[in-house]
Amino acid sequence: MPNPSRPRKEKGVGPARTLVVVESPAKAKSLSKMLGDGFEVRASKGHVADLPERTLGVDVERDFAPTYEVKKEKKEVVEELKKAARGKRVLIATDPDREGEAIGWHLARLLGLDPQEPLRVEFHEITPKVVRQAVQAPRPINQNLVDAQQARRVLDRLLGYNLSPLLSLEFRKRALSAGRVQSVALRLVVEREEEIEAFRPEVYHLVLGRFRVEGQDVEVEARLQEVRGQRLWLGEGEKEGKLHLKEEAQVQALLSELARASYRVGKVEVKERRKSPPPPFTTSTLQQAASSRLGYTASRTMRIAQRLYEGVDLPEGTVGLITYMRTDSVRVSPEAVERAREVIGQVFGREFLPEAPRAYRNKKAGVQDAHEAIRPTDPARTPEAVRKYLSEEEYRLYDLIWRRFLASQMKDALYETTSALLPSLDGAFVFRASGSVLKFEGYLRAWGRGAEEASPEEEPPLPPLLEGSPARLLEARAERKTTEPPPRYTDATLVKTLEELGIGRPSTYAPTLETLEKRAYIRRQGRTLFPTPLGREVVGYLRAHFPRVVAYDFTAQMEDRLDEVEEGRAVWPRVVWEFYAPFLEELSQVPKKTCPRCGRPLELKVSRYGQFLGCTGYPECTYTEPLEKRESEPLEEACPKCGRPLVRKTGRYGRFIACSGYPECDYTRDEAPSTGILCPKCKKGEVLEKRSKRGKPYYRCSEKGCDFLSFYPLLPEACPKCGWNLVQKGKAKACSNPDCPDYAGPSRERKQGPEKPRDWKDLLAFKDRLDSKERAVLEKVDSGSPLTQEEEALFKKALFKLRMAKGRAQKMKA
DNA sequence: CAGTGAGCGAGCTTCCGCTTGACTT
Repeated sequence: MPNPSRPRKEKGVGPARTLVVVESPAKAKSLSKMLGDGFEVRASKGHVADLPERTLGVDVERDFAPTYEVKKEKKEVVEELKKAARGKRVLIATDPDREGEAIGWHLARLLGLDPQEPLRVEFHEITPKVVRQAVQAPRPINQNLVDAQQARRVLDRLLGYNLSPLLSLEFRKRALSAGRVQSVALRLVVEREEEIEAFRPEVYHLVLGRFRVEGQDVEVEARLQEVRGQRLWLGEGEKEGKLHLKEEAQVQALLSELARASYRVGKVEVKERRKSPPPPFTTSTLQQAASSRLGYTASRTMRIAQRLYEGVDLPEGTVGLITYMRTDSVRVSPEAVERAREVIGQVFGREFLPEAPRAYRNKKAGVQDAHEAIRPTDPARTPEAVRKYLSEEEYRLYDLIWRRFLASQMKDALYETTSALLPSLDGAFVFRASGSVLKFEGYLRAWGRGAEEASPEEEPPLPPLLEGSPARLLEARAERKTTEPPPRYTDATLVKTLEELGIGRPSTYAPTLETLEKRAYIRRQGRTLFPTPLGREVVGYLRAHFPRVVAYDFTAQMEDRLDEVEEGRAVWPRVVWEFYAPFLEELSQVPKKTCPRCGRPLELKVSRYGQFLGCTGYPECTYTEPLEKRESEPLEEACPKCGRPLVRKTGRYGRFIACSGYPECDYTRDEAPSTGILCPKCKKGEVLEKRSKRGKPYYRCSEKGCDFLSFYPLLPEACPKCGWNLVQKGKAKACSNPDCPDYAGPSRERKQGPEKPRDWKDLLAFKDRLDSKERAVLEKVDSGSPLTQEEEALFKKALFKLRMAKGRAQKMKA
C-alpha cells in the first residue's frame, strides 16, 4: 500500500536523486518523461549476469550452486549503472515477471544493494498515473521468483551443455547442439515428416446432386449425406459405422439408384452465426499472421517490429509506432481501447462499434503478462498516414498490427446460414444443401479474410425453399477424392504449436528456428520447413537415449514445478534434482565410443585448431582422431606424374582431384569442366569453367603456371587485332587479352595493381600480442629484405592479429 | 581469383532467456 500521508515530490530539486533501472532503452526514454526531475532512468538491456559461457558454471555436488558472471557485452552497462547509482536511491523496475525479477536480483547484488530492502517496483502499464503510483510502493525482491528462474536456468544449462558435446561425439560433426526447447521443436518437424512418409492416401467419393424444386422454379446443388441411415465418410474423422464410397462400381450403382428415387424438400433451417474478432497480437500470433499473410519468417517479423517499436522518424519527431513486441499477453490498456473506439467510429463508422469495449484475458497457464498486447501506440495514426515515412515491409507490418487491433474492438461479423435437407420419399437417401450470406461485415471490414481463416461460412447463398415442395434430381455425379497427408510446418504453424505446448518464450521463438537452420537440422523451401537427414538422425538419437528430455510435455512438467517454487512450496535445487537425476541415469546408459589403443572412453576435446576426439586417459594415452573425416573418392584415371590412381578430395575451398600417393606425389588438378578451348595465353592448357564462392562462373587455364583469367565465356573466334580468343560480354564481343585495346575488363589495375603501401607502423603499439617468430618477420620486412612464401603468409597473419588488437582497443576506449 | 590434402591438438562450442548493437579481414 502506498503511503498517502507523505506524497513524495521530487520535482525541481536539481540533480536526480533516484535511479530507476528498466530493461529496454525505449522504455527508459518514455518513463523518463513521465517521472520528470528527480529521477534518472536507465536501461539494463536485458540480463546483465549469467552462467559462464565456457564452463558448466553449476556445482552439481553442492546443490547446483551456480557461478554467475557479468555478461561480456554488459560490462560497460553495469559499470555505467554503478556510476549512476552512486549517492542515489535505486529503484529496480525490470519487467514484472520471473526473468525480470532475476535481472533485478542480479542488478541489486552488482550495485551493492540489499535485495530485502524495498527497491523493487512493478509497472504493468506505462502511463503517468500508474507509473507515479508504482514508484511510491517499492517492495523487496521476491526471492521465490528468482529461485524459479535459477532452477530454469540451471536445468537448461545442465541439459544443453551435456547433450551438445555428446551429439558432436556421436555424429562426428562439430558444433551440434541440443536443448529443452530446440530439440522438441526439431522433433515436431521430424515427426511430421515421418507421418507424411507413413501416410497412405485413401480414395473416397463425394456425391453431388442438382435438384429442381417444383413450383418454386429454382435449382439447388446438394451433397449426399446419408444412405439408408448411414452417414458418408468424407475423408475425415471417425470411419466407424460410416459408408465409405471407395470403389468406382459401388459409386456407379449408387448413382443409378439415386436417379430412380423421388425427392422433396425436407427440413429447412435458417440460422444466424456470429464470428468474433481475434484478440490483439501477441508475439506468437503476430509471427503467425505475418508468416501466412505476408510470407515473412519469424525473424524478419521481429526485426521489423523492433524498428517500429524503437521509433520511426515522422515530421513531429521520432515516434514509437507500436508497443513492445515480445509479449505473451492479450491485455490492452483502457486508454488504448478508448482511443481505438474513437478511431473505429471515424474510420469505419459507428455501426462497427460494440456498445461496450471488448476485454481480452489470457486464458492459458504460464502467461507472464509483463507487457501489453502488441498494438499501435496511437490507433489514430493510420497506416496510410505514416506510409510515406516507412519502408514497404514496415508499412505492411504496421498495417497488419493496426488492423488487428482495431478489429479486436469491432463488432462481430454476422452470417445467415441456410440449410435444407432433400430426402428421397422412401427415406433411403438424404441430400443436404447449404448456403451462407454475410449479413454484416463487422470486424472483417478491418481485418479482412486471410487464407488462414478460410471458413465454411463462405458459401453461395441458398434460395428460400418451402418445406414439402417436390424436388426432381436433374443430375447426380460423383467426385473422386483422396485424403491428404498432414502439411509440413511453416514458421507460423511451428511457433503456434510450440506456444500451445508451452515451449519457448516470445523472445525465443524466432531465434530457436534460426538455430535449427544454422545447425543444418532443418531447411526452408519457400515457407515450408523440412528436416534434413542430420536433423532426423539427431532426433532418432535423442528419442532413443533421452526420451524424457524430448518428451512434448517436458517443459510443461518443469513449469508446474517452477510454479511451486514461485509460490514457496518447493525449493529450487530439489526441483532441479528431480529432473536432473533421471537425465543422469539416461546419460550413463549411452553407449560410449572407446579408445582403440587402451579401451577407455573417448571424449570431445578442443584445441586451437578446433574440436577433435581424444582419449580420456590423457596424458597416459595420447590417442586422438579428427572429428570430421574427409572422404576421398577413388577415380579410374592414373596420375600423369607418377601413375598411381587419382582420387577426388574435399578441401577447404571445395572439391579437387589429387594423386592418391600424397604426400610423396603432390599432383593436383581442378575438377572444373573444360570448355574445350585452347588457352590463348600459354597454348598448352585448356580453358576451364570454374565457379566462384558465390557460384558465378569464371574461366581459367588448366596449366598450373598459367595465369590466364577471364570473367566472360570464351568464343572460338580469334580477335582480329591480337589473335587471342574473343569473349561474349553480354551482347557484345570483346577480347580476352589484357594487353589488347579491345580487352573485356575488369580494369588492368585490378588485376595487377601496384602493391599497396604497407602502412602498418601504427599497429606496432600492439606488438606484444605477437609471438617471437611473427615479430622477427616484421623486422625483416622493415629492413627491406625479400620474404619467402612462408614468411609472407606469417606476415599477413601477424598484420591481421595487430588489426584485431587495435580494433578491440578502440572499442574499449569508446 | 588464388589455395585445398594429413596431422596436430589438451581447451573455448554447446543451453535458454532477457535486451540491443555492429572496426570489415
